[in-house]
Order: sequence, then C-alpha cells, then structure tokens
Amino acid sequence: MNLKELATKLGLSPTTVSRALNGYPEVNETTRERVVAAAKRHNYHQNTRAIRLATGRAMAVGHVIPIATRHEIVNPVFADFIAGAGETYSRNDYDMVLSVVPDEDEEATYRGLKSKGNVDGVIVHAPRMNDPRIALLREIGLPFVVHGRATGTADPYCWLDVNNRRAFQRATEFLLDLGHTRIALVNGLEFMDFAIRRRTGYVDALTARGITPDPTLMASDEMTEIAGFRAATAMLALPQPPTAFLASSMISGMGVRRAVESAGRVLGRDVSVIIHDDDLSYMKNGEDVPIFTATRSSVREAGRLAAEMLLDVIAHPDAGPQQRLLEAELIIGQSTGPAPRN
Amino acid sequence: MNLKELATKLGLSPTTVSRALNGYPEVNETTRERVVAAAKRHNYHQNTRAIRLATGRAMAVGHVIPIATRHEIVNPVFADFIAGAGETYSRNDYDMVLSVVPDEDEEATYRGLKSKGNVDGVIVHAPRMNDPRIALLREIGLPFVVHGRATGTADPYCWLDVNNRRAFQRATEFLLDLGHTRIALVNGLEFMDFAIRRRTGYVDALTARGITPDPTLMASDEMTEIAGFRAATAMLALPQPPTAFLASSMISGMGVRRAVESAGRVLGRDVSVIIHDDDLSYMKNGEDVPIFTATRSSVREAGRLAAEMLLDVIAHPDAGPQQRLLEAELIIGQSTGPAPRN
DNA sequence: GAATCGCTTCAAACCGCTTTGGATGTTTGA
DNA sequence: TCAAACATCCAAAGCGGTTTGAAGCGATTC
Repeated sequence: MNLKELATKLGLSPTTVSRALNGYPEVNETTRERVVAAAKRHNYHQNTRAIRLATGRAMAVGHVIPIATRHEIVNPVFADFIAGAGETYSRNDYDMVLSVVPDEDEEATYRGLKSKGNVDGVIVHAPRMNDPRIALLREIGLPFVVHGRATGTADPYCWLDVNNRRAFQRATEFLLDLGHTRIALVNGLEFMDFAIRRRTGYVDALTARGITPDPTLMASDEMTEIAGFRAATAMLALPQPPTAFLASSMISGMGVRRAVESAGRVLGRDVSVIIHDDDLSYMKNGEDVPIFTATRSSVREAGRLAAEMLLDVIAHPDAGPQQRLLEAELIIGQSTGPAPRN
Repeated sequence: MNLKELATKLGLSPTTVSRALNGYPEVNETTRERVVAAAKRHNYHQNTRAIRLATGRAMAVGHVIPIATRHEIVNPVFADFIAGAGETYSRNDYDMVLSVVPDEDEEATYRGLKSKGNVDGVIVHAPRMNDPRIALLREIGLPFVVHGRATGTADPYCWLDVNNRRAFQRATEFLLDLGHTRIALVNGLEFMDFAIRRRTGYVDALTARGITPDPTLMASDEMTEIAGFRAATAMLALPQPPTAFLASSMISGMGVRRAVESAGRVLGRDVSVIIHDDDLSYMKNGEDVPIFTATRSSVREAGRLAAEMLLDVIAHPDAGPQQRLLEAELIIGQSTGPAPRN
C-alpha cells in the first residue's frame, strides 16, 4: 500500500493525501479525517526511503565508533550514552545509525556519511586534545555536537560536557576538609580530554591548599578494574601511602577497593575513596545509600541532552554554536571518612 | 555533484555511468575506467537515499533496544555485541540502526521498521522463554536472527547462541572433579533464556553425580556486582556454606569475590569461583593468566557472526533457517582449586 | 549482400514521496 | 454586482538513482 493507491482508494490526488497526513493547512478538516482514518484502516505508513529522497533529509543521526588501537570507546559509558541519545531520536522520529569502523577509516567514514547523505549530523565521542575531527566536520559541513570538549580547538563549536575539572576539584577539597593530605589520583588515559580536566581540578585543589602534587600519587591508565587495582596496590605499598583515592570510574574504583581490602585496610576508615559515577543503569552505586562517595553525573542524561542539541542544530543550522556545561553532584557514601591519625 | 552531472561531463548517459560504477558487465572497460577516474576526481559518491528508493532495499539492519521496565538489555554485553555486529555491517556497506524505545512500543517499532522500510532485517536481543517477538517478526515478514534462543518456540527460526547448558555443565563437572560438592549458582534473571539453560546444565551435572541440587544454593538476580555480593554473602553465612560458586558474569563474579574476601576466605583456596566470561573488550579477565576460571565465549565474535548470518538471510530469503551453536571454552584461572577438607 | 550476432550505449520508465504552480468553486468587500 | 480573496484540491515536475527495452554498429555468418 503506497500513497498513490491510498489516494485512488479515496478518490483524491496523492498531493492532497500527502498534505492531509503531514498536517498541512490547505486541506479541509473533514477530508483530513477521512484520509487519516483510511490510512489507519489500510495500515498505510509513509515510505521512509521515498521521504528521504524527496525531502533531501536523512532523518538520521550518525555515531562513529572507531575500533582497534583506540578501543577505549567501546565501553560501558558509551552504551548508556547511546541509550540516552536513542531515546531522544525515537521521540523525534530520527534514526540512529552507528558506524563501527577501524580507526584509520574514521575520516573517510565521516566524509562518506556526508557525501552519500546517510545522516543529517553526528555526535562526536571521546574527544582528545586538539581533536582533528572538529576541523574535519566543519570543513565538510556536517552538523555535529561533541560529547565533551577538545582542549586546544580555537574556533567555537557545539559541545555538551560535564564540568570534570570542578567535580574533581570539589572531590579533592572534600577529602582535604576531612584531613587527608596524601590523596592519590587514579585517572583515565590522559590523552582524553576529560582526564586532563580532572587532573587539573585535582591539582588545583591541592595547590590552593599549599600541597605540592606528588607524581607518585598520580596514575593514568585505562579505566578497568585491574588497572585500578594495580595502581592502588602500588601506591599503598609506598613508604608514605595515600590515605585517600580519587578514581575515575565505578569500575576502576572497584579495583581500588579491592586493593585497599587486600592490603588489609578498611574502606572508609583507613582509606577513603571517591569515584566518578556515571550513573550507569546496570552498575548502580548502591541503592538507598551509595557505596562510594562520588561525583555523579548521568551519562545517559548527557546522551539525551546532546541528542536534543544536535537535532536543534540540524533544524537551525545558522544559529551560533551551542554549548552546555553540566555540573556533577557530590554525593556522600560510605567510602570516605576523616583521615586516620598516624 | 550527482549522477546526471557526472554523465554530462563525461558525454555519457546516466545509465552507462551507473552501470560502470556498479560493475555491470555490459560496459566497455575503457569507458569504465574513464568513469571511475572521473568519479574519483570529482569526488562523486552515489546518493544512498536515491539508491535505497530505486532498489527498494534499505541497506540497513535494525537493532531494537527496549528500555524502562526491562532495562537489563542496556548492559555491557550488549555494547560489545553491537560493536562486533557493527564491524560486519561496515564491511558490507550496511548501516546499523538502533531503535531505543519504551518496551510497550516494541511491537509497534518492529511493525514500523517493516512498513516504513527502514531496514532489511533485524537482530533480536535477549530472548526470553516463548518470546513473542519471533512470531511477530515472522508474521510481518521481516528477516531476523535471534542472539540466543527462545525455549518454547515451536517453528524453526534463525538463531546463533552459545551452548550455555553445556558450558555450565562442564564448569560444574570441573568443580565436582576438584572435590566440591556444595556448589552454588549465582545466576542471571531466570526469565532470560540463557539463564534457564545455564541452570539446567548446572542441575544436570549435579544430579548426574548423585547430588541433589540445593535451592538455598541457587540465586537468580540481575548480573550486577551488588547482586553477586549479596547472594554470595548470604550463602557464605549458611550453616553449611558452599565451597564453590558459579557466577553468571564477570561483574557478578566480582561481587562474589568481594563476598568471599570480606568473609575472610581466600579465593581459589577456601572458596572456588567460576564465572562466565563474555570476553568484553574493556573488562578483561586478567592478561597473561586469567584471574577467574571461566567459561569463555566472545560476545563480540557472536555479534560478528550473527550479523553475517543476518546479511546472508537477507540475501537468500528462501533458504531454510540457519542455526549456529557456539561452544564456550573452559579456561583455567586462579580462582579455583581443590575443595578444602573439613 | 542480407541477416544475424555481440558489444555498447541510450532514452525513458520507475521507485514513492514532496512541492510548485495552477485550477476551481465560494466568499467577501466595495 | 464584480473583482479580489480565500479555501480546496490537483497535475506535473522534481529528488537521484536503477533498470527495462531498444537501438547503433562493426564483425561474423550464410
């Protein structure tokens, strides 16, 4: 059943039927009701492929996921972000198309997406310093929103980010207020923009209190349980071990917790831990009472908002670049306490 | 730059240019080379939207992700599966479109995908017993492949699954061989098909050795760290605690491990643990030596294979339903050992 | 030398919708 | 009362490709 058939059946022209279904004003309300009823009755749905060709719009948004060397992106955070963004797209009748490509093909993929007309815009994930994708997308004229920011990029662009610097600064201050002075940072890979900002927040908070950051208390690695465990184990074996940790994620925090416990210390009493909690749907930080004290910011909500921003950019290409900074909340759990006296 | 313009520039008809680019035989090789060169030179790419309309094929595959009540699916396993499937699609110039919808809209989404022509086929995730989606998809005539199986479905359909029953049976036997007799199962939610099969394998192995399965040693819950921790903690507090655990995933295994350690027992000596390891890219079970003894099966590889199967089904709709059962390997790590003597 | 054939190429129809530019009949306003 | 304005509806031309049916043409066959 296509438009023409439906029109014939109704004794109307395709034009009128199309207009009736798309809510155009130049059609009699009685007629519109007839058309809508008939469409429902015959289970007629407009063919997406035809609409896309006729309107010149893809009604789709792309997410490019590079794999192989930089496999960091296929991570739990990504899944929740996608889920959030997907909700927005569904509500707005947009398709979400994911391209999983070897990272050396990333540029070609973006160019292809544009020239073949598969999508109307893209979300850029996991930006690094001076991320080349921003200039690329601007050059080829594909609307985009960055999830995060790319330090070093001169011209303004659309982004949505969590205030990572502030979050880690506050977390550090919170630990300082509890009397901790040897505070460790178990960070993500520091070519990622968010990791750089978190370190900055941590360092700023320390120096503001006259504490010189100690390089032996700063680790940077993938955000896995094992990496967290290793880094924390090594630090706890130092002559002057830290009394508190900042961990970059729930998972690395679990590694830190294991290190603390296998070192025979008690979490929240001997050693305090604060994690960053992305509020993942399948990895809750406790239920009533949070297990970990955490800087929390829902990555799923970020996905929803970033997608909304992108749809807005697509609808209004000439409006200036939008930017939005979300604040993380500091929630108190059971993993922090006053610094132990020595 | 579109086909017509390119054709004019070359002094050829659109027909010939189209055929040259698509590798049809009825075009002179010299001409083809001219065309291909010109296309590259003018950076011409065929417009996907036009191709889709003209050919009647969507060149896209759908993955429907229901959310809300059954949020279980937005999980880490899903992300890796998607990544694997995405690799296959990219290689074959197919798009992967994800629909994230409230689960009460799931049926409508599948119908829409079909009648609006957005996709040529779909992958069905996380099947339950008597999963209604299979009958639905057959009814509307949308090609599909199920990742997993749906016990209770009469007619044959396409699926790709891991032999969950056998995997858990072997794992249980392995523990029995080590002398364990009180073996606990920390399972996923048992309305999921894979969880049912795993329990069957576990129960079968026990009964085959004359051991009556003990209901107090079987838990079924979401596969989270906390759930694993809770279930294991409760069991370890029993008058006759288990000396070994089977955990349904890496994450719940981490919860079990924590329970073991906080009960003051040593993993691999006092208490043995076997997990099912989906070989997730960002959650490796150790590096050289696996931390956990595990039944391992790469879900990413499953994604690749399921996608290949689906593309094959789309290309040959009349071939019978394909089915493929993957075996998990049993890998020995550091979390298992002989049953302690009492 | 006419008929046939294979190799190339093309014109035109088509995919299923949107949208422009009327056409038609009805009101409205002076 | 007549022109202008309005309310509805339609024919036809796209959108950018694919595909069918036919034609041009030199070579081969009889």
